[in-house]
Amino acid sequence: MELVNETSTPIKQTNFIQDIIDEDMRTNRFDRPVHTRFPPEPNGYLHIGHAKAICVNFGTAAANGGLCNLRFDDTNPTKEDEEYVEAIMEDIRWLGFDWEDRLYFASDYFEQLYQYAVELIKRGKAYVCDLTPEQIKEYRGTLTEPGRESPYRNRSVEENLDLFQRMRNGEFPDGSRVLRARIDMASPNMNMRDPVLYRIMRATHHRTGDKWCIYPMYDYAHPLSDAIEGITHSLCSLEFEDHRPLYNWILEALEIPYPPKQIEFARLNLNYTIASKRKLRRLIDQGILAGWDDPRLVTLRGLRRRGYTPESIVEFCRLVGVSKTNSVHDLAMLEHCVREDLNKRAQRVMAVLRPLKVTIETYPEDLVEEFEIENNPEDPAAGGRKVPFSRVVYIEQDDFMENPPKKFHRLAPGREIRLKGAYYITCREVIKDPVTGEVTELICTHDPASRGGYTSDGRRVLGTSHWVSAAHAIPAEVRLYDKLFTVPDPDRDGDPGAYLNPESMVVLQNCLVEPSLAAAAVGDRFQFLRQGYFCLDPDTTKEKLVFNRIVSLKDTWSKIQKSGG
RNA sequence: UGGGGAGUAGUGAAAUGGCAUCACCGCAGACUUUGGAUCUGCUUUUCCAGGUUCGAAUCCUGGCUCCCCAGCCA
Repeated sequence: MELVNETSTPIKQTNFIQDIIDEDMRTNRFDRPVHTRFPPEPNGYLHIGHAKAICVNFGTAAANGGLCNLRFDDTNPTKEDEEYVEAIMEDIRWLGFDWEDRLYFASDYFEQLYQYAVELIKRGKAYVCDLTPEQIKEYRGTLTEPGRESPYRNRSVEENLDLFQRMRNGEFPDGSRVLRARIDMASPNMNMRDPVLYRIMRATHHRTGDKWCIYPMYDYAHPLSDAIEGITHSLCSLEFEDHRPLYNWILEALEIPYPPKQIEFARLNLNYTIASKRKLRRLIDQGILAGWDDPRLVTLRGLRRRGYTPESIVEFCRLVGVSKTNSVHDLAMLEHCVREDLNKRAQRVMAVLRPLKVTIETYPEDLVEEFEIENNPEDPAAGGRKVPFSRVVYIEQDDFMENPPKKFHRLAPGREIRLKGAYYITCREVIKDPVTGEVTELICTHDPASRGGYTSDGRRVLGTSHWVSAAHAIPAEVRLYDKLFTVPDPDRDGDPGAYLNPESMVVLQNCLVEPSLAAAAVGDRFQFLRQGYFCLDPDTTKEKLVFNRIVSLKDTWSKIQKSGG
């Protein structure tokens, strides 16, 4: 019998889009099942905001037994590139979505789109306009004043047909003429003031090469691309709300049967981040960011390299919901999602980020014991592993305090704590650098009766520390990532560079990790006990492991410290 | 000041005339061989003013605030 994977079972979410779909299905608005599309322009890398759009489009289709296409909206060759096509497909697959054989390009429809435009002209609904870009702008009017009609608005069908054909033939220079819809220059909706449908632009298209010198505009190509693919619900973001009358006008003017319906929802915004490609590119160019896959970025590539699981991102998108409210979500919610996911799945290991030497003087010099430690207390099936222990170990510098405050639960002079899975140790002597006064080593004793980390006398210890055996530990570099910006709205005055967090990446070179990590592969994720979740970075070499901190564990102690406790 | 949208807890999301609910965040406690996880509890919400109604987040009227639109970008 086949197991049903709950997470892969589409669950119908109640949101306003689903309500509309339910109503459309009830009234037989369409002659076909629900069909959506995700329509990226191949002009950049996908980010967390796109992930929401992907989840909404693929998710809505799946929840209704329908299909979702991947369509590249490539109608502007000056801004688009094949490089992004591949990258975008890779990112969508990584998120876990599958468009099967339904990969489309708006550019595949250029000929059909052209023929539709000819039809529009024949119906008197489009005309060739010779106004310059500046004049078009002038004639368009303003938000409060109506526009004026172009002097070319009433050309004959024959003349328009001839001119449009010659635009296609390349008889006119770039920008000299456009094809415009003949709608209403006095419309209060600027989009309806005879919008441009086609422009002359000699640019090599990444797919059609130099075949065309006229290219359709988004407002014209999109509704028709939807219609050609049989899309029922064309889901897009809020700023296209006042384009909807134009979307519908195009479909009506061409009498498209069962026309697709555009529905707008709020895009995903995250605090402490920026989405502006231009501003991010500047930070990359300045060398502040390592590239589009910098682990501090919320690009899908950045999140992937950081170590985020695709499942946690999809879950995040599910949790934020779908509505029409302009909103900014908490980064903490995203972090919650990846913690929740990794808590269930990530193997636990011990890693000491800032090592402090501990010599256990009562422990035999040449003895090495191996302790079996559980891999994941959340998942007994994950089993355990052997971790070697010896006379000299390293613990975290933060796990020792010479003069501990009341609530400090770890090692201090004279105190006994547990080394996870090994022994209780008691601090007998503190060795300091005679010059700096810095604590360089602790001399401890151990209780042989506490083997494995507990005693039969029921005695309690204050706390448990993680450790690595000096003789067995592997050196590693650990990159501690944090928020890229120090304020929730880094673009508040247009220059996010002014709010960079100087601690967004702290590189620790002298970390020591337990020997089992020698077998780790790039991309593997672990919980470093008591510290957080970490992912092996591609910068790893034979000589050196490099880990990225995905997210810290929730840390009650640091809160106590901050609050002055 | 034209048009299109949106206002529910700190952040988001439900409630479709009938007890304002959920998640995250925050706070407190229990438990803990991770100061993790888990469990328990708590604080904080319907933009405003009228009206309809036995009853309004929801319907009506008026106002306020915020977002988007004047690319041959998408």
